[in-house]
Amino acid sequence: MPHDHADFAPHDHAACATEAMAQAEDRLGQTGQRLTPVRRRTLEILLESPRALGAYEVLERLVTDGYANQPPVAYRALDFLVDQGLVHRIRRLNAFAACLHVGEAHAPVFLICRECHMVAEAPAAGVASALQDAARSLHFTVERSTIEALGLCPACVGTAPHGVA
Amino acid sequence: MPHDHADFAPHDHAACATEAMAQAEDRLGQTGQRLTPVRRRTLEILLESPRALGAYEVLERLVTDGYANQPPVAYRALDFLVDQGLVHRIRRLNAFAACLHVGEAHAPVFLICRECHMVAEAPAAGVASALQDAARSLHFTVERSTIEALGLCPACVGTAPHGVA
DNA sequence: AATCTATTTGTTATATTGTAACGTCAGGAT
DNA sequence: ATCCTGACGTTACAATATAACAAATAGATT
Repeated sequence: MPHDHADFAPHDHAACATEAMAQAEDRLGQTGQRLTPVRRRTLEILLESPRALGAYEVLERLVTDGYANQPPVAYRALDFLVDQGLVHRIRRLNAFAACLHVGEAHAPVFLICRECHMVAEAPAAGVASALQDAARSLHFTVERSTIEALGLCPACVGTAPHGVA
Repeated sequence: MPHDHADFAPHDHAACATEAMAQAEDRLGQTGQRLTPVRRRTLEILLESPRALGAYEVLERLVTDGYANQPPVAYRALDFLVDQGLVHRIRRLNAFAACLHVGEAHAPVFLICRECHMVAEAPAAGVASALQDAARSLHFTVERSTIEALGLCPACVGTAPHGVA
């Protein structure tokens, strides 16, 4: 099963998830943060998923692993992972996706297909620096940014009607 | 009362609101869309506000004008105005702000101060084009984008502790 | 090992944000 | 006059997110 956060071309999902998990452990080890079982499982769930998942979707899956069916279970793990830069929150979808570029410069751009709902995490150096420039001209200090584009992925651009949802 | 969508420097609020309203009418006249009383009032409310407002905050104000206290009243007007490009939705805040640059090329950048919660609508040509470039390299067609930065505005950058909320 | 402390988790309850669905009404076209 | 469309009123509910506090646990300290 391919997944699609990195770009719209399928790639080796298992390898990529394994590597992301290893990077996560690395990163947490350095800062002294703990990758507890719920947190680890939450990250796995996101890595396994072909699409971004809502908090309640993550929760459903955690429940099948024996965790309580209570929103804070999912939200706490997700918030932690987001804080650590291991997971991204995709606001347009009220959803979360594992970060596939842990450690790289972080102001990722998300490309969201309105037809098939795939999400790609695109390289964004240029966008981030343009944003910095725009902010600097107003003397604004950027700490975090959310950059999301809604549109059509290569697969859907031919088949979809136009107009935006 | 200054407001702050345009940038962090205060400016003539009333004049700016009046002009924005005139632009809105223009624009709607051209496309045959109707600026009904609720819609007009909703836009006014946002133009009058010094900060972005949540849908339920807009609703509260509409209620004092005699409208029913029902979410769809606000959401319908807001969704309409967003579709017309007269209002922007700020996802990080689950809030809405009147557009102050109606008609200009539209992929506005929002700078959100985490201390004082002011929101500035910044010029964004560079950011938008960088985003287009990034998307094009993945053969993705951008239809709409959300570009938001969280950080500190000039007034708060000196006084605020660091760390992100 | 026992204790202390800070972090994490379990749990209950509730707040906030957003929609579906359906009937009614007003305005313009035929 | 009738029909049609888009807007509005209204009820109900769905989906998303957080507050608050008690219990447990890990790691540090003695």
